[in-house]
Amino acid sequence: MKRKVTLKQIAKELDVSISTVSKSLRNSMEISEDTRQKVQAFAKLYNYKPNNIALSLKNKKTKTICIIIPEIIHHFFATVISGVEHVANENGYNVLVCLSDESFDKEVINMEMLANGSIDGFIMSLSKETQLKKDFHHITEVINQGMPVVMFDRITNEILCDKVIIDDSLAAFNATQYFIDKGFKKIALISTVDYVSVGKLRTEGYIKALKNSDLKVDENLILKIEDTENFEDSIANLLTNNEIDAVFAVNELFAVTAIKEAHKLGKKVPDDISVIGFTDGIISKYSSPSITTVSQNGVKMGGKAAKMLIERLEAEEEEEEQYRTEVIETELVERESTK
Amino acid sequence: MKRKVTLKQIAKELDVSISTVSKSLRNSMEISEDTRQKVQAFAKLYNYKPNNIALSLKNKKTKTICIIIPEIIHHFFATVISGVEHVANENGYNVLVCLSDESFDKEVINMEMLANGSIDGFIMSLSKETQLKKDFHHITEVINQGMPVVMFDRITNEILCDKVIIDDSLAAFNATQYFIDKGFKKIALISTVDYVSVGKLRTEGYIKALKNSDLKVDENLILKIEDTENFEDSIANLLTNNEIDAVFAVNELFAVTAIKEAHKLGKKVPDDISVIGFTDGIISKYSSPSITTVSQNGVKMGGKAAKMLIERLEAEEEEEEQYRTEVIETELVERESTK
DNA sequence: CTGAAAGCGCTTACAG
DNA sequence: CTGAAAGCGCTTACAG
Repeated sequence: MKRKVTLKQIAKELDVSISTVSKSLRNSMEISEDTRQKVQAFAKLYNYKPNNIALSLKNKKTKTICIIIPEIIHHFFATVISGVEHVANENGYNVLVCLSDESFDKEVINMEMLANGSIDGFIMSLSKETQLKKDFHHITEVINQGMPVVMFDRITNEILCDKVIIDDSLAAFNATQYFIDKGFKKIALISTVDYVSVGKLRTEGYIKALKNSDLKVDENLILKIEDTENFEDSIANLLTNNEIDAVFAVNELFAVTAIKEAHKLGKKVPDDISVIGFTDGIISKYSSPSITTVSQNGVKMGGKAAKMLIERLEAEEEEEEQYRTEVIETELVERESTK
Repeated sequence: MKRKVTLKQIAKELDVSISTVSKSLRNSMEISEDTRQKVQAFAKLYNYKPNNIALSLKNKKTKTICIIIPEIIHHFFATVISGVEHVANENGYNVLVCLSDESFDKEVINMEMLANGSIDGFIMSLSKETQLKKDFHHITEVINQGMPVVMFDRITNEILCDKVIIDDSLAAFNATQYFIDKGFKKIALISTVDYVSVGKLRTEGYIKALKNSDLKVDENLILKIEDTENFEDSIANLLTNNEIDAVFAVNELFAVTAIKEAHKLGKKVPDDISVIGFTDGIISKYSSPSITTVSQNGVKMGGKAAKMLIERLEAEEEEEEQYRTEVIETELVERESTK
């Protein structure tokens, strides 16, 4: 086992100073052609690579960014990571992935642990618990220390920073309008509880569309799901107890479950009930019938977030404090679950 | 904006030496109760946190491990990351995620870039291209430098290191046997090309099961898919040109596509054709009919891999060179696509 | 053209 | 009980 070779060792072997080796390897004009050649050849032979940690300490930057997400198993978040990765790599950055597991504490611990020099900046989507508590001190603190943060998807207006979002309300409005245009009157909504920012916004869009067309907003047709497990029964109830033409669900899981429950009740999708979901993931694509959905391009969101973060990192120190919010367009992908 | 406070600054403020501050914060008995109290109070007030990079340089370890995977969008790999994350976090490690995108070059670049002090060890699953080229020099090199590597899922026997796998051949054997026990004779296989290690092993298990029951191995019933796009037609052909009772697919995507194509051809699953997939992911669970599948617990595999890596990192330096290969059990999860 | 020195932020063996 | 010094691996302004 040959340990990593350092400048010091090379210097010793070649009987020159460490400075000379360092400068030679960086091709400094200060050093004679001759010495440079010699040092470079030797370094190559021993496969010298500078120690990243030493460089980080010296330069006060690590070329590493961290993305904190609630869950990696959600297809959407996986696509975001993918987008972040690619843009980061193109720019010579590495990506540290942290999972908050929807827990406030884990989010705080992760941020505090990494804010001490380990990384250059954060990209994050808030955990449910954080959104519920509305406690964002950990984020403010990091920003105050001069470390840039870019939020995406699950954001808060209480923090000033760069953000990447979709227009959740508008997307929901459009999906609902799509149903209205088809002549449906009994349009149900399956959403999350209101403290989840995107759930709330999507609910607003749905209501706005109904009102806009002078349709009655029937509270019985609005289901807000708290628990991510065992929500099948709630959905079955919704479908059983109401005459429903169409269902708009704020995520894939709710959409596919609505279809399954409808089938169990002997209702056909899309013949008896049309269904639109949210997030164009793997489920929407491969379920039978495949699901019409609001596509939310995670790769693009992640890429954009990474780009914004890196731009800020590489901007001339403390330039303007102009924070931007980028809105990624969504579109309705029509598949088999609507007609 | 208040910048991070350092030992130096605290020392200056309190008019003591840096050593005294450092020792006080580490609660060294060398320092008087009095001074310790004072320093600790001050540090707390200014929210001092030691700089991780400086510690890494000093300690020659970063408490960061890297996982290199071909693709994050595959549900299986996302679950592995999740498993790695949790075990790593419990042990105070962070996780850097790198994507090879199935490319040999990206795999090499990532490893070389990180092997210089940035991380303490690797967990990896080979890219397709690496498996095809059979060039593992980048991995050997890293191991020779004394950096531990744990391989999982897509591994190679040409590298000596810790490994976490499932018994792909046995799992495929069992799945095939399940069909045989039901009395099916015309059992098709949808696999990947042979250079993908797990595809090959699963194919072997399938063949073994057939031979074991004196069933003819019909090459026409074995489809090996190279391209991950546009394989629908190949599957449709397979189903059209042969009388098939059952299909064993080596991944979810092939399984769900087989079902879709069967339906298009007017064949019902499971009434006309039974289907078993591989990897118990989101597709298998939510497709209609839901898919009977060989479950391959990614969370467990990732957790195990992380555990092995961390144990090696924390073992008394160069202990025994005893490499272990852990086999994670699989099971057949019965759902609606078989009868 | 080459090298000694200082410094990034920390720890720790050693002196006093 | 406190502090100066050396060191982790590197870079760079400065001297010679």
